[in-house]
Order: sequence, then structure tokens, then C-alpha cells
Amino acid sequence: MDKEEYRKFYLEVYRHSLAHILAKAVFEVFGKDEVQYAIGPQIADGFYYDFLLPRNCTNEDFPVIEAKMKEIIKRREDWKCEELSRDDAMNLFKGQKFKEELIADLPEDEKITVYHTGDDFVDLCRGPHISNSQELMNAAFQIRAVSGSYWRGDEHRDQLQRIYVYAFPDQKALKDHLNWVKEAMERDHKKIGAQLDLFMFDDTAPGMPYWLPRGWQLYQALLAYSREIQWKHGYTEISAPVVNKKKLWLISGHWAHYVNNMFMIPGISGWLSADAEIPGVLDNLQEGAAKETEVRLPKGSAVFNRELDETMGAKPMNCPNAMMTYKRRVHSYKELPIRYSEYDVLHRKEKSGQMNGLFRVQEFRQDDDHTFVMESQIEEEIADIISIADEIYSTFGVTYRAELSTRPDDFMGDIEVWNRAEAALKKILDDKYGEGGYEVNEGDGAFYGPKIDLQIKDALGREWQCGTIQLDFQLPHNFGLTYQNREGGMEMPVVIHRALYGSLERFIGIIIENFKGNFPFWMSPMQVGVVPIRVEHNAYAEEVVKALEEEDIRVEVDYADKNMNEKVKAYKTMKDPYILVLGDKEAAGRTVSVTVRGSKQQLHDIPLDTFVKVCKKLNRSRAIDLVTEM
RNA sequence: GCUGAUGUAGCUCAGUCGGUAGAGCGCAUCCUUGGUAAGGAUGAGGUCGGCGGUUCGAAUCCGCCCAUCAGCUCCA
Repeated sequence: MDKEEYRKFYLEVYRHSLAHILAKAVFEVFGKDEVQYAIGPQIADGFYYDFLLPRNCTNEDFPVIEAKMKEIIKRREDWKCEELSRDDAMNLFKGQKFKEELIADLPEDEKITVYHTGDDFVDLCRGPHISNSQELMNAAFQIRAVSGSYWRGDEHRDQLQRIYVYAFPDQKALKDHLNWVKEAMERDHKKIGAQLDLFMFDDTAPGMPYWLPRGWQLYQALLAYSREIQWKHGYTEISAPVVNKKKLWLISGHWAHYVNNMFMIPGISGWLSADAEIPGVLDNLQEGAAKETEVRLPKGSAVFNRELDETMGAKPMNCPNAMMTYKRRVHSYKELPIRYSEYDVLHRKEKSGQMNGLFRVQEFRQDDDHTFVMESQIEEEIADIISIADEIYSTFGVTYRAELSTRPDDFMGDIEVWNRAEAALKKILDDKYGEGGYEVNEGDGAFYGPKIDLQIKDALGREWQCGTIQLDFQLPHNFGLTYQNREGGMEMPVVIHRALYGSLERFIGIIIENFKGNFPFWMSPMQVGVVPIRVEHNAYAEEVVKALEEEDIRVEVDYADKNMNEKVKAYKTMKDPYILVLGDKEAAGRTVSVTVRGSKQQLHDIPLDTFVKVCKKLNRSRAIDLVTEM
């Protein structure tokens, strides 16, 4: 074991042992007979332990539990490992239903071990552990949070209370980690988004971002990039209705599978009154809806029967409209692949508590595409998509992780078709990342097809699904799509859904955190800030602005009669890549003085033409770093 | 939807035992007329998230709701 491995091993042992100490403390604080303990694994910054408690644990319990843990450690109790038979183990944990379930689920040949901490606490555990609590005297820990969690991740089973604890070998490591967390919070896109005036939210439209002038510039830069790269790869862009009648969603299958996540809009006669005797209103209530509540509505209240034909739904996805677009006429095999990209607004109604800044919203746009191919073209097409993904992600300097998701339980369609599709995706991933070079999520696919997801991390290390590539054998069937083959017969195309940014909103959230708001030149909301020193320099400043704007460089300027320091400060706060200071010297020599973002040094006597060329080049190359020498 | 937390000026936050609402930054006006995140003076700005309750009196206590955050569960 080298030094690093040794450290890692002991970190695990410490955290694992502290988890037992936490459980013992919780027993003593909440009463041993009233606590059911489940599992307590370690995680990146410590560990957690799940309990079923007699009452909810709140922040006020944290210091009490922490003090109890410290007290227990000071008892310097011995830890003993014991190997038990299955029956003895069952006996030992009698009444502890989660432990009983865990033991029952252990494979036949698995060795069952328990660890005793002192003579009044025992936990089912594989170990290894410390041999005496005093080894934990120097360990640093702090309860981070408590949250609800479901036993075995199943929301239909017991909801447990998960106590999260930061745990490190010593105080310094804990402090360092808390600092890291603090710094990560500073990168939070919600915070930077407000500071840089990029976007905002309002209670009147939960989860639906307002894109402010600066943020919208950034957004448009990303869209322009997507359009440019897709055009080169043979994509054609369309735009389609945002709101569609129920009939479309019935055909696509969304009515059956996704209706509860859709924003509904009643047609003309869709609104009923509670006192109107309309048969079928109550019968059509969704399963689980409280019928009593509906009956008690005051007379004259508006009631919406969404089962009426004229009910419209805001699209949560572009696919059905893309299918309609394809279906408008007969297609020949010679036309395929046909690629319809679109950036229309999508709406998805989320359960409360699911929203999260730009990461999880109810209104967003995707760099979406639906490609119609012959089965023989799938592999080549997906390889091309992955090459586009690589190109896009490298432009932003982000790394991603690929995941394959396979057939879920509620799948639609023919199982043979599913198997073929999954095999095709696996082959592509094996070729690109090597066997085992990507994760497989069994049963996590969309109901209409398997998918490849591309995951990117945020500042806190949480992973978010951005890109997605999905095969679909189902929608072409639902919509009756065909193409005419060489022999004159009709065949059904396969659809590839794909988005590489994923949602623009989520992707922008990610890159805000990645760049900490210091965006590459090409996507900066404003690229150059111009500061005339005095009003008499405004004339030259106008010339400079004009020269930049002629080359499509986003430039802002402050002609006001005020101190130049204020103007510089404003642009620095907004993280403009370049700030130009213009005074007598510059006007006389037709030059600019450049302050480069992130650098204290100023570049003087740069000819205006040279500076414009640098900006043009940065826009064209989409380089991540700024040019610092001119 | 669930668990825990948060919500006071545009922003960051203070507000003790229930007794007329505070600061810094920012904003407006003025002075300083300037070389890279200035200094000073004056001023505007509040339904204390919303609704209801308790009370002589509520930012403060209680209930419900809304929104947000950390998780869980979901997520085409």
C-alpha cells in the first residue's frame, strides 16, 4: 500500500467507524427501542446514516447528536468483530426490520459479520473498523444536513431520515473542505446569474427563466454556434406549434405516459362550471384525485375537463411535431437521413420541490433534432452525432461521461426491436469508449427507446444530464411514417432524437459554474467595454465602437460625464473580456489601451485595427482563453 | 410529493423579551473633471413572501398557502 492508498484506506475506516458512532449516538438521543437503523455508507465528503425515528430530526438536534458522538468516542470503548450464522444474526437484530431485510437478502455463501462498539451497540457490517474508539479522537466531523430518503430508494416504502455528516481525518481537512464548499457556492450559477444580470425568476412563473439582455446575448451566441455546426453536418432547422390538441398527444403516446407533466390549455368550451351537470367530468378525474374536493367546489367555479377533444397541451418535447413535419409528404430512401433540428420552447410541469435554478426548469429550449434514417444508417449517424458532441464539449472545455440506459418496465413496442436498438448503441459505445468505458443503467431508458446520456458536473460535483441520443422505433410506428425503398415498397424509418447541449438552460447553468462567469470571448454577453476618459473623448470612442460593431463585436460604451474609474469598475464587475480606455493619447494615435479580464496589466498603444482583428479572430476560433498580447 | 431549512429596501444582511423599520453596497441630485474596481454632501427607496388567527399591539407567536435552497424520489 503506498501512502495515498494508506490514507484512503484509513479515511474509509474512520468514516465507516464514525457512522457506527452516529448510530449509537442516535440510539442514545432518541431512545434505543424507538429507533430503526438502516444503512450508513460513506460518501465523498463523509458519510450518512438512514434511520426511522420516533420524531423528525431537525437542526436543533445536530449539536445534541454531535455532543453525544464526542462523548461516546471519549468512552474509549473496544470494537469487536464477530462472525455469525444467518440464524444468530437474525436473532441478534430481531425487531430491526431493515437489518432483518438486509440479512435475508445476503447471498447464501456470504460471511455475516457484526461489529460491537462497547457492549451496548452492535451493527451489521463488513468492516474493517478501528479497534478502539480512542482512534477517532482526532477525527473531525460535523453534521451537514438531514433529509428524507426512501428505504431502498423506493418512494412506496418507509421514508427514513438521512443524517449527512462531513467527516475527515483531522480538523484541517474538515476546514479545507468547508472552504471548498464555500467556494463552490460562490460559483453557483444562480448567484452569478444575478450578479452578471443574465437571467431572473419570478414567483409568477416558477421554473421559467426570464432571459435578460446580457443573458440573452450569451444564449444567442450558443444558439448561433449550434446552428453553424449543425448546418455543416447536414441539419435543417424547423419550427413548429408550441401548443397542440389532445389528438396529437394521443397519437404520440404522451397522453398515456406524460400527461401529468404537461401544461394544459382548455379549448373554447373546455371550461365548465361546477354547478353545470356535465356527465363524465368527475368520471374523468385522474386516478388518485380527490373527488370529494371537486364536489365541494363553490357554485360557479371553473372546472376544466381535460378529456375534451379541444383540450390543448403545451409541448414538453418536439418529437410529435417533427413526426408531423416528416409525414407531410412521401419520402424516398434517397432522401434519408433527414435531419430536422429545432429550438422551440418546451414546457414540462415538475412536481414541487424539483426545480433548481437553470438546472431544472419548467420552460426551456433544447438544441433538439429528429433524424429519420434507415436501420442500416443508424450506426454511421450516431457516430457522427458523437463527433459533434465531442466538438461542442471541447469548445467549452467540459468533460462528460457517457451512460447507456436500457429498456424500462413500462416500455412501448416490440421487445425484439428494443434488443436490436440496444445492441446497436452498445456497439457504438464499445467502439468509442471501449467495453466497460461507460456506464449502463439497466431499465432507465425512455419508454420508446434506449438512450445514451452525456453527463456533466456542476460546481458542487453534482452530475446533470445534458446531451442525450435516443433511438426510437415507436413514434414512426405511432405516426405511420414511411419511406419508399429502391424496390418501390414502403418501409418505416427509424428516428434518432438527440440534443447535445440538452436544454440550453441547463447547459448555460453548467458553463456559468465552470467558467465562474468568466466566459470565453465568443460567448461573453458583452465582449468589449469602452471607457472614454472625458466627454471630449466621446467622439473617438464613437469611432472605436463603430469599428467594432461593424465586425459584429458586442460592445458597450459609457459616454456619461463621470469619473472613468466608475465606468471601468462597472465593466469589470460584469466581467467584460476587454475594457478599452480612451483618452488624448489614444485619440491622437488611433490606438486603444486594453485591460484584459483577469489581469492587472494594461496593454497600451495597441492600434485600433490590431485590436479589432484580435476580436474577430477570437469570435471565429471560439477560443476559450483571451488573447493577452497584441 | 417527502424531510430539513430559508424568505426584511434593487443586492448582502442586522433587527434582543411582541411596543412607530435599520446598516453597507447600489440608485438619484450636487461638489471634486479624471489614466484603470475614487472621495465628500444630500436624498429617495419597505404590504417585513401572501392570507388568516392570538393579542390593546405582530417582522417577531400560531395555522394554512406561495416561492426558493440542500437532499430523497422522479425526470422523454
